[in-house]
Amino acid sequence: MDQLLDILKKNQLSITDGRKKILELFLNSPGALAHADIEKNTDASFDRVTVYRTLQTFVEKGIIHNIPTTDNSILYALCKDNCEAGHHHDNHVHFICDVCDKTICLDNVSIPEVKLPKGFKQNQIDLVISGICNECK
Amino acid sequence: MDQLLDILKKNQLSITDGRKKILELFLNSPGALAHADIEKNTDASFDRVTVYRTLQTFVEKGIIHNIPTTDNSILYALCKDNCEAGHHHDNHVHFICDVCDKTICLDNVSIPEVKLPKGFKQNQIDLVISGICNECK
DNA sequence: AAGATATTTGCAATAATGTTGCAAATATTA
DNA sequence: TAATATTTGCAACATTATTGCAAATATCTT
Repeated sequence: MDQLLDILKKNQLSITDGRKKILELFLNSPGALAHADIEKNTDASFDRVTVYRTLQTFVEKGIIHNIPTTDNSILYALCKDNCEAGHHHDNHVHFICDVCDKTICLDNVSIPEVKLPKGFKQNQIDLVISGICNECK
Repeated sequence: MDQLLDILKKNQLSITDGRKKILELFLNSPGALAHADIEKNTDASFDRVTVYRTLQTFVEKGIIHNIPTTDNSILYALCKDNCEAGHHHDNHVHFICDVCDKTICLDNVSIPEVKLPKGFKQNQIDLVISGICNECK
């Protein structure tokens, strides 16, 4: 609970019920969350628009980051430590389980360096692996 | 043109104008295409629904695969050679240019192996890098 | 080559998802 | 506690995706 307020204060965000509740969800979730998950887990006690705006704010502040997906959904997950506002540098692998459909941040697995052909300049890198997670097998 | 019909026949698909046109787009494109790109490049001569269904069919047959993105778009790209129906194993890096917004398959850049924590089993792997491409810089 | 059969397409309706402006409600500041 | 700034929820709208069904088109059979 302390951690919650800490994060919000550090990022100069007003403390509101919505932000507290949504951030709490992320802190308690082992994997990534979609907009729909959040609406479900808050019993629709917040307006859709509020959820959208909260997520957007969190991304801008570097509290959460979004994860690439192959369908048209957007997944968000908590940033570990060193993301500053506007500057994400998550460097870990994301894992999507084909069975339970959860997305997990493998914080300990870092993305290897890749040599690009000349002329290409790298900015962001995302590595997504799908398969079977440690709980489903 | 031959190649076109070949691909469709090999996959036991009826030869229709829509499928020919859309497949042709992929064959002539250096990178990936979004649904919107396809509608634009066909002058809306096909119904949105037809485009959706054609893309879906192509994915199912292993003719194209989709590429993970961090926004809520779906990108499709041609599978090289060895994708069978229902079994994609593209192993190359995808590059999205922040300037021209094009997605390019870097067929020559392969994805390095990644060691997953125990209990995790890898199926598909996707590496997406964004930055500036060789034409924009 | 022409009819019979199977597949695909386009339309219409519907659902799901995301965005914007603005007034009311809530949080922060002094 | 009042003044100010921020956030929320509503309503309306925009975009994107899905489904059923009849008409159109492709394939198969003879």
